[in-house]
Amino acid sequence: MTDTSGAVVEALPDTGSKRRQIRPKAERRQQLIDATIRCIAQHGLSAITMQMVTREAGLSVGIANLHFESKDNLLKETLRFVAEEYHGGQIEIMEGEEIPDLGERLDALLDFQLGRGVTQRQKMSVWFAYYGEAGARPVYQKIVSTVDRLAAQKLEALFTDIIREGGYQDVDARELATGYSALIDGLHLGLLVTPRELSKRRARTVARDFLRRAFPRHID
Amino acid sequence: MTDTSGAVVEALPDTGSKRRQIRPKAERRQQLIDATIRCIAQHGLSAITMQMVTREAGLSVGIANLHFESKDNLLKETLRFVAEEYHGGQIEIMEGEEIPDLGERLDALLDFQLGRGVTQRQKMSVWFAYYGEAGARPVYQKIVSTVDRLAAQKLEALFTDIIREGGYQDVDARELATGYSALIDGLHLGLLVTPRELSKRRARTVARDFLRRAFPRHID
DNA sequence: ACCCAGAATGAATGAATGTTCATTCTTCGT
DNA sequence: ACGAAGAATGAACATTCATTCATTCTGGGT
Repeated sequence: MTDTSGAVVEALPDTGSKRRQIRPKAERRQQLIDATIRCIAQHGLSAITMQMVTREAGLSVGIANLHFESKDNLLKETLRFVAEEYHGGQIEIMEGEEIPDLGERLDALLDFQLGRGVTQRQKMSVWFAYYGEAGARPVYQKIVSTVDRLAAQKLEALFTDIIREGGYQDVDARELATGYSALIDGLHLGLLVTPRELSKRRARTVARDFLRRAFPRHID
Repeated sequence: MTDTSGAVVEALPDTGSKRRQIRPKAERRQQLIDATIRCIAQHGLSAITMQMVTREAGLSVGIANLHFESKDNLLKETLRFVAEEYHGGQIEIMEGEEIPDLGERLDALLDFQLGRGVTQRQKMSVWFAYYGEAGARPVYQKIVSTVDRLAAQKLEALFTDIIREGGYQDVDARELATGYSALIDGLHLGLLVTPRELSKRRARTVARDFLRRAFPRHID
């Protein structure tokens, strides 16, 4: 506990160090948002406290109200961050010209949506924690639908391109996009709530088969 | 406020009446569970209080701890009720011999899953409120997966029958059942979080098209 | 008509939580 | 070296909530 040496302090972001550090506002905000994400994933949205979050961030209780004006606001900003990160990642892949082949682009999207490790599970927890409250809190609905609408448009555009390229008949891009998005959301739920019944591997297969049934000449 | 007449009191289940009524334990339990559902739908799981629930039920605060031993337990029992009601309804349709035609049975299932009115929206809210906490609370996971597993098996069995009857090739019942369940969950989420973007009508169309792509000779 | 088992009540209690702010401490420009 | 701007701290405060339990009330059985 004693800090006898002048050794590197605060080298690791979270380990408890004694020395008080002054950092720019933006950095502290992110630090608190990250801590909030970890806390929600571990304890749930309804059990979260400011003490919990600030301790997780390795900071004092007062700082949360310094950078965010209230707990409510911290939670709101955390949702905004997660939503933008998730949907932003998708959009980047969908409109990215780095992958010219449309079938490969679809695969990259799927990788992003169902891939990753433990981190992804944390994000999923947060995601659904807010979804659960969304029915009662219009603010959450608004934050999610804003980014959601844009991602849905991009997905529809990608599907339209694929339909044109493949000459698929009897397939409506908008409707298929709705279905695909819902399927991914549902698979995330399954991975979160019943991980025993649904492996990440199987979730990928299910999603891939959905796409293959619609775009057989682009997948597999 | 004054109860001057000896008029019918407690005729309506919820309207505020003065007179104290003694009712069997089972009835009070259900009354409290129903009130909990309405409260969660309206205020969210993290904002719920015992005062809120008991007032909604038209009872005193002490009674919740009389019939359920704690708030935690009331919430647990409420989840169990919703889960059993939802999955039980599905199972009844799936294994019901009242509808001999398998295609029609699928349609009935779809009606149950995406039909109904305001009540259904209330149940959805509750459903996802718990899902949101499930990542952090193994108890919730356990309650859901117990009933979920049975429903999944029944769905797989129904799909197996349909595949046999229709002679469909290249379709795996288990995988398709996973996909369909996830799709329905995802559509529920969409209806809850972004009702503006996804109408109930469109959700039905999307789900129906998923089934039609797999079982063209049974749907439409 | 009366009684009592136990259902129902709600004021009281203690624990927990969000927020504040007087004070302390860092850092950076001069 | 120094001073000021403002970042960080955490004890204190007011509030809110779950839970308890002494008391009241009800209805069925006798």
